Amino acid sequence: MKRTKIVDLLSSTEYGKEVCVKGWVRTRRGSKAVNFIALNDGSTIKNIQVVADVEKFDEELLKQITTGACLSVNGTLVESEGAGQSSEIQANEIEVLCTCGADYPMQKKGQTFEYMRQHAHMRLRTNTFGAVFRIRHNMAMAIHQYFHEHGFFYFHTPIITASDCEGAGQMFQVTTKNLYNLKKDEEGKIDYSDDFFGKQTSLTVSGQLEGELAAMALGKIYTFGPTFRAENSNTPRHLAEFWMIEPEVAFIQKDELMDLEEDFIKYCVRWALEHCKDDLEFLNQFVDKGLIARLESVIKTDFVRLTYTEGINILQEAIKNGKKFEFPCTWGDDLASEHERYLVEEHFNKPVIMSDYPKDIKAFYMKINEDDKTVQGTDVLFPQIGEIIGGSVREESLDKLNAEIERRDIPMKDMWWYLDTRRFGAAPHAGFGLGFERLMLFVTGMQNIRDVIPFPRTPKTAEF
RNA sequence: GCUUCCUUAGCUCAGUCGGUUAGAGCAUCUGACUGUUAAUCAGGGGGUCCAAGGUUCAAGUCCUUGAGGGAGCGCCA
Repeated sequence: MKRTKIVDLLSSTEYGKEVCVKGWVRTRRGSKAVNFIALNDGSTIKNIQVVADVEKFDEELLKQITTGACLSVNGTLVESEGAGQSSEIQANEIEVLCTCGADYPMQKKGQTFEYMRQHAHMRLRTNTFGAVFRIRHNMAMAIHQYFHEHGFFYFHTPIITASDCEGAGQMFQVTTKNLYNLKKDEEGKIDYSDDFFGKQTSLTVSGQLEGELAAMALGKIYTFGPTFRAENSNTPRHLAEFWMIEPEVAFIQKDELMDLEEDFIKYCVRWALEHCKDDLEFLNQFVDKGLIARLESVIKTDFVRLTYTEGINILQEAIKNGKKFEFPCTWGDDLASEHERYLVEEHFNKPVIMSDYPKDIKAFYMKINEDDKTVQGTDVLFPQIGEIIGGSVREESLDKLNAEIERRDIPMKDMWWYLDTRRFGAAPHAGFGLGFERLMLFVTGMQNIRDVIPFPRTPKTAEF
């Protein structure tokens, strides 16, 4: 008999129909006459209850049905006599496809996220991680759908690269060389001429620069792929391998960029509320009691738009009124997370898009304002998460870009192709980068970024 | 990278001021129970107290070093 998914059975009212379900046991409750098996197949967070009359089944078979075991059940879909569910399956045949011993690491209650992280290959079977990864899939779909609907083309930028973008971070090197016997030149520097690519290469830290090339041809593009940072960041918001979304758009200005950032995030959050109701309700109950209310409030409120200078003024006013910060904040300093948190969580209590930062704390490619002091960066700051989006209008003038590269002493010898965009038909353009897992943190209410990616890579950890 | 906290049964934890044989709930095993909802009830088994060294008559408890993990900060997405 063909298997029916549990998500479909639970919405069916074809009582009396013979069905086949396959899945993993969550719990079995026994009594003298009847056993109740909660079965889950991952198609939904909800289980289906399988009812097994004790007289119909061998005792040894029923004993094998422990938490985690894999079953195939043929039975009749019936209206439930119990209170907890409307329908259930009266079992006629039960086959144990694979038993699951008592040393199964996922038990039916009370494990910490730290414990489950060490068993990441099995944590996928829990309610929480099932919910998280169904939502992760849905967010990926929402992202593609949003950009597709709005005329963006999905553009694939390389994973292996010979440029280091904005110096965005430490990079993982890619080589086929024998690391125990490196060929070096007269100055003792490594000679890459006999390496696979004939030059030093690394895993990408951003697809933005290639994305800009594409925007200069296709108009509106986005990237969505893995990104790597070799920084020794030990926090609940950083990964060495994460997924980033980077749209890049020709012919837009700062206000339109901020509109795009806000509209895009709201679309994703709305998608989650519409498509992941059961999973969100579970997370709202067991992980973060304020989750659904927070998601609903984000799609209803207009994000605050303020400049860096206005933000500094608010912070200095707060200090004048007795607010204490660990770090100073005078004009020109980068904001520490305590400052961002004050603005987003205390002063405004809603998402903030901050723009026009001092040029020295931002990347070389950002468009310089007429004051020659600030650049058109537009970062979206979220409660709990901090910076969820980093965006900017790009400097399209070759002269200004070159001046900035020179001023910062940035090595551009492998980046001639990037500068060519400014030589041949340059267009005003803008874009942003969004860390996919940061979006996941916000949408799921999870606290640690290692729990919203299936197999996290962090310093000293590359298990599974 | 800096600061700080944690590590006791398969899991979640308690363990007082350093003092007898290290405890509980869940899981597992045995039994009871006529439909349960993380079922319930009775009973049994289960410990290298993270590792090494030290202080002490006596260390799960105090000290040193190390390993693993969490949180805060920095860097950032």
